Amino acid sequence: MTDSRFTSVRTRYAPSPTGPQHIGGLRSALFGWLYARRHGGQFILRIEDTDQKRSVPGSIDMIEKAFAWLNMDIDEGPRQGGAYGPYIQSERLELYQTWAKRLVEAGHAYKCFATPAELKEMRAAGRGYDRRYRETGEAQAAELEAQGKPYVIRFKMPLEGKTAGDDMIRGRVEFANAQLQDAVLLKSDGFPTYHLAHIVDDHHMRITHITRAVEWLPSFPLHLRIWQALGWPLPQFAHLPVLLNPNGKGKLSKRKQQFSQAGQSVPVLAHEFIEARYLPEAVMNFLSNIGWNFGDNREVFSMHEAMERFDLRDVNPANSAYPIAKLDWLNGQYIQSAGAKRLASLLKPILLEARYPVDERLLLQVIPILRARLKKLDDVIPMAGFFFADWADFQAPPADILIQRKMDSQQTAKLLEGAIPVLAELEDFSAGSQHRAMSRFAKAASLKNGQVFGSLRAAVTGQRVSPPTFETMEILGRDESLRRIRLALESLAEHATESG
RNA sequence: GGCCCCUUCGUCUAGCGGCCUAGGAUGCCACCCUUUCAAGGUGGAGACACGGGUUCGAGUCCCGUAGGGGCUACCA
Repeated sequence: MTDSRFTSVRTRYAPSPTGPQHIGGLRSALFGWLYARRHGGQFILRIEDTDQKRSVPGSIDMIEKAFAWLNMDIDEGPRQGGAYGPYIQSERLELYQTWAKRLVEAGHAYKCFATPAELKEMRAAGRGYDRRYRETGEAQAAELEAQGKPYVIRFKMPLEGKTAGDDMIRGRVEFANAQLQDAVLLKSDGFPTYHLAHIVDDHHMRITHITRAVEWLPSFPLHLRIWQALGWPLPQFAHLPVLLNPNGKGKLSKRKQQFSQAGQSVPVLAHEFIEARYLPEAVMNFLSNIGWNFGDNREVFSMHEAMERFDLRDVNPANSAYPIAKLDWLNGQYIQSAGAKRLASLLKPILLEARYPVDERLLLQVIPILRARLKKLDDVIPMAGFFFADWADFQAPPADILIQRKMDSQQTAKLLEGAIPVLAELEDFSAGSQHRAMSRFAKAASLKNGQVFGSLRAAVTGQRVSPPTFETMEILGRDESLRRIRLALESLAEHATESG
């Protein structure tokens, strides 16, 4: 067992730069990151771009942007450098070639000259590669090489017996060697495969705990044998469960837009979370609750708190359906507990983008009555956009918004007309004062509070749903509130003419 | 097909042989609060996949079955 007092824990996230950063990868990264932080160790980002065909330009930027947004700090990586770089595999080709060569010299690997056509044939025949070059002598191999025949380097997997390894999450796992193939270590283009590259790098980068998705479990024995052949001390392994689609069917995919909740598509890519304006700390909290739990029946916690108790050994081995509905709830929790200033700075760009000029003092006034009503920051527009639009442009809502339950246009007009002088003569225009006055007014007019308050709400906000009416009027001020009520009266009059 | 991993409320999870007539969260429903919508409060419906063992005792250990996921590339 690794003792953090003596050995610095070093974990890494090693994605392939194949496009936008996926939330599943971020969750795997999160677990490695938390573990490193828990033990005061280092977290490394390494780019595994050994498949040139699949490399997508700009991927590294997207990955780094996602980490920065989530506030997952990276100790060593392509951008921050470090003592064990370079951190991009395509820049370390010589290293892999050296070790592949040594493996061949030591008899643990061999050159294989099988052509793609031959391989295809073997695969079609049922079995995989039949190890036809495993016993080819050095002399013959040299001859083929001299003829310019392309070759790969394959690992000599033991033909019989078993290979067992320990996984921090699932315990001991055992595999029959005969089941494994002689995997390719070095491709004919001189690039290594994942199997060779990650081991060479994890060793040279002093990685102590390899955290990776469960899909690597079947090749775990192969890797164990390669480590052994190289003669390097084994790190610990944790094969992490993966995220499944929300319906539990299949691995969470990038573009399954059919999985939507309440008509909205489910965010899967890092930039989608950013664009949807989720709070990064909510996303981190959300991710850490899948496959791991804080304990004490607590669902809401900071990463700082999580760092104090995270352990890879506590990770649930089962895959999880992507519980995206919980994210909205968590996001709402974080919005509610966010400081007014922070919320203001978060909301401001959203309002500006929607072309509402932002008066910061007004925004700060609105936040207390708005905060609990936001699940997502974007909700500010439909809920409270009217506060920030130019008041001079305010349009009275149509009659059907103004008229409350069990009322008609005439009664509504009468109600609003009657309310105007009461509000106008109020000594104190505070919400409380308005509330008391309007309650008395409703009673005197034999109306329900809801009918009076609702009509006023619609008149003043133009909406059926809004922050509390009187608080809203207090912020708008008496003059503006009364002006809007009069505008509503005009709208009602037009309605009466049209239908009369 | 072969091999590997997994299996508690719809979903995320607690549970590491007796504390479980299975706890929390989310979602859903109801009620309370209430001027709308939220938030908040209270309550409700809702799970140990199945079958065998082991044990005085099993959600917890073992085996099998079923279901799910993955691997089986000169992709990672």
